[in-house]
Amino acid sequence: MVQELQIFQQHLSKTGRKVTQERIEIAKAFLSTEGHITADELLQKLQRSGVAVGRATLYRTLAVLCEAGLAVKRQFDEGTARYERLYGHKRHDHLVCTRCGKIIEFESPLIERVQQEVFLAHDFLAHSRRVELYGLCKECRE
Amino acid sequence: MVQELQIFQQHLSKTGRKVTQERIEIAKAFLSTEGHITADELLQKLQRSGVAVGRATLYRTLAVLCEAGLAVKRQFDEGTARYERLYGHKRHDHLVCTRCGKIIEFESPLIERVQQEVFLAHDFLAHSRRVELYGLCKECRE
DNA sequence: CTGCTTGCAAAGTATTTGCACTCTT
DNA sequence: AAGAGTGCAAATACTTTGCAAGCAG
Repeated sequence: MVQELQIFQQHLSKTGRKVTQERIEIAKAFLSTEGHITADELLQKLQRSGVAVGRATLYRTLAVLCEAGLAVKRQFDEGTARYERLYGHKRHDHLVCTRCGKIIEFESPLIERVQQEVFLAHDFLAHSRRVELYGLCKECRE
Repeated sequence: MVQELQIFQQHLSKTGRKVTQERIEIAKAFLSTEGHITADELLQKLQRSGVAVGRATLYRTLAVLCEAGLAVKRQFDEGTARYERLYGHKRHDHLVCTRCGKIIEFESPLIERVQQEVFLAHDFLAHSRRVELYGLCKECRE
C-alpha cells in the first residue's frame, strides 16, 4: 500500500494537482480495503476512523485513483458502482452470489482465449472485459 | 411477436392483472425492437407512433415483461439500464464498441464450459452470467 | 361497480457541479 | 499570493412511489 500511495502522490504532482490531507486520507482508506467497495461504504469507513470528508471530494478522489490506474470502477447489477483496487492485482473475473452478495474473484486462461477469438472475429481492438457469473453459493442454498 | 404478445396477456391474466391498452402498446413497441433499448428510447418510440404513456407506466410494464420472461434488464457501463428481448433468443454475450456504443451479440460454447467449471469449482448453483467485451470496432479505428 | 391502473408530480438514489471559502505550493 | 481543492447545497439523471381519477373485468 505504501507503494500505491507513492504512485498516487506522484500522479497528483505529475498532473498538476495538490497533495491534500483529504486525498491522502481517502486513498489510504481505499487502499487498505480488499474487495469491492461502494462510494458510500468508503465514506462510512472514513467516518468511523474519524475522518470527515465530503461526498463530493470522495467521488472526485475516486476518479483520480482510477485515472492513476490504482482503482477500477465497476457496475455490478445493483444501481451503485463499486471500486476495486487494481495495482498488483492479476486480471480476474467475478463470481457473485445473488442471495448474499458475496463476490469471489477467479481467473480463467480459457476466457482470455475466448476473448481474443471474439475480438479477432469481429475485427475489434481489445480494450477490456467484464465477466460476471451469478449463482447461489453453498451457504445460501442450505 | 404475436406469440410473445399472447404470452404477455396470459401472464397478465395469470397474475391477476388487467390487460390494458397501455400495456399492450408498450409491449408491442418493445417486442418490435431488435437489440437493446433504454426506457427513454422506448418512450420516444411510442411517442413517435402517437402513443402517449406515462414514464411510470412504461417502467412498470417493463418490469412485468421481465417477470414474464420476455425481457431482461441489463446494465451496461452507462448509468442507464437497457432492456433486451429474451423470448426465442439464444443465450449470447455482448461485444461493445467503447467509442460508438455499438453492441454486437456473439455466442461462445467455450464460455459455457468455463462457466460450468467455475460454478463447480466454487460450489455455486448456476443462475446466469454476464459477459461483455469492450474494444474499438473497425470503423472507429479509422 | 370494484379495485387494479394510469399519469402526474413528488420522492428516492447515486453522482456531479457551482460557488464561496480554505489550504497547498 | 495564486489558484487548486474543499464542503455544502443545489442540480442532474434515472427510476420509483403516493394519490386522485379512469377503465377493465
